[in-house]
Amino acid sequence: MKRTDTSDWPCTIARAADVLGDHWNLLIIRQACLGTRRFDDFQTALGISRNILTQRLNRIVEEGMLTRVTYDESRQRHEYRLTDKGREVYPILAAMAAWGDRWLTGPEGTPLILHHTTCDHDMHAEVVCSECQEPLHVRDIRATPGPGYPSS
Amino acid sequence: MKRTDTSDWPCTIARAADVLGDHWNLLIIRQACLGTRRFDDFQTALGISRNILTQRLNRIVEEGMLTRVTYDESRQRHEYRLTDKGREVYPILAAMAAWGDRWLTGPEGTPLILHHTTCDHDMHAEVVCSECQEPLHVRDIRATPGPGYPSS
DNA sequence: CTTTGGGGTTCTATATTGCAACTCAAAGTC
DNA sequence: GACTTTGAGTTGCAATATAGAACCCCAAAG
Repeated sequence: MKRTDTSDWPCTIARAADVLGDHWNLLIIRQACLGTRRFDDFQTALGISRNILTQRLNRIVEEGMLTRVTYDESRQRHEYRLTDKGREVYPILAAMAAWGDRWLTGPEGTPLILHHTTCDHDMHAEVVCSECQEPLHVRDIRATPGPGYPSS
Repeated sequence: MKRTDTSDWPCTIARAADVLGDHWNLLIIRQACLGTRRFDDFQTALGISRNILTQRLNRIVEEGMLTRVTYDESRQRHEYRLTDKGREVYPILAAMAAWGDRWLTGPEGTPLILHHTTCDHDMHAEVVCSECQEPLHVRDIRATPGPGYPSS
């Protein structure tokens, strides 16, 4: 059966999950953030099969997170570049990496160290409140219907 | 074909994506964050079919993000409660919600407003550097192999 | 003694994956 | 000029996953 489409639910998490709730999509965007741009490079880096990669790239391009840029007119070669929308997925990935480091790594430690060039420190991502800058916890949040909540 | 298992890749994003890169898992955890605890409540809130819900709950319990707590000995009734590991997924969801609000909502605006009770403001999540507290951008990050990177 | 609620399992028909092998065109190589 | 590479996909299956219903078990309530 077709996987349920949650892209129009009155919940931004559900909508985001519709695109990002697919491990290949996440990994393709991660890879793009690391600088990968070509079909074959994605394929070898991720070990994904080519037909699935084609599907996913098309979906991600459709969603406007990557753009196809032709770099060789005559042979119709193109590369995939992150758009702003795609680039802004990075914080989510960074938050996932921080969570993964905390809960999914053994005693051997992180496989990847992230270095923030602007402040020149090794770091991890932290998710904070936009207003008071304090780290977020579930119990401090109340969700209420906003303007975009369906009236029906 | 079986979906590729990325839980042992030398990349925390891939590992996290293995569990979180599934829209049902994400939505179940979101729902748990909103206070849902029982099978039927998850089922009606999400409209997920019961067999899939069973599978997913088992997986999430196995992963240690929810625990099964018996609340009625005699009838073997139990509820699903978030563990710390599960609770800490919330920041990721909040980051996804912030991204979704920015890129996936039309002119009607957010369906859900988040209110931070500790500072009493409506807010959205922001992902910042743990060291300098500045918002994160892909281009400011360098990733280098850490202690847990396989030597081979 | 039938109903209701909670929490699942089983059955079945589609969909989605993944792998491998094939295509097609230009470019390099002998 | 024939042969191999490279890039970027398609196509054809077989193995799984998904969704939706229908079904099951058990205890308490009416």
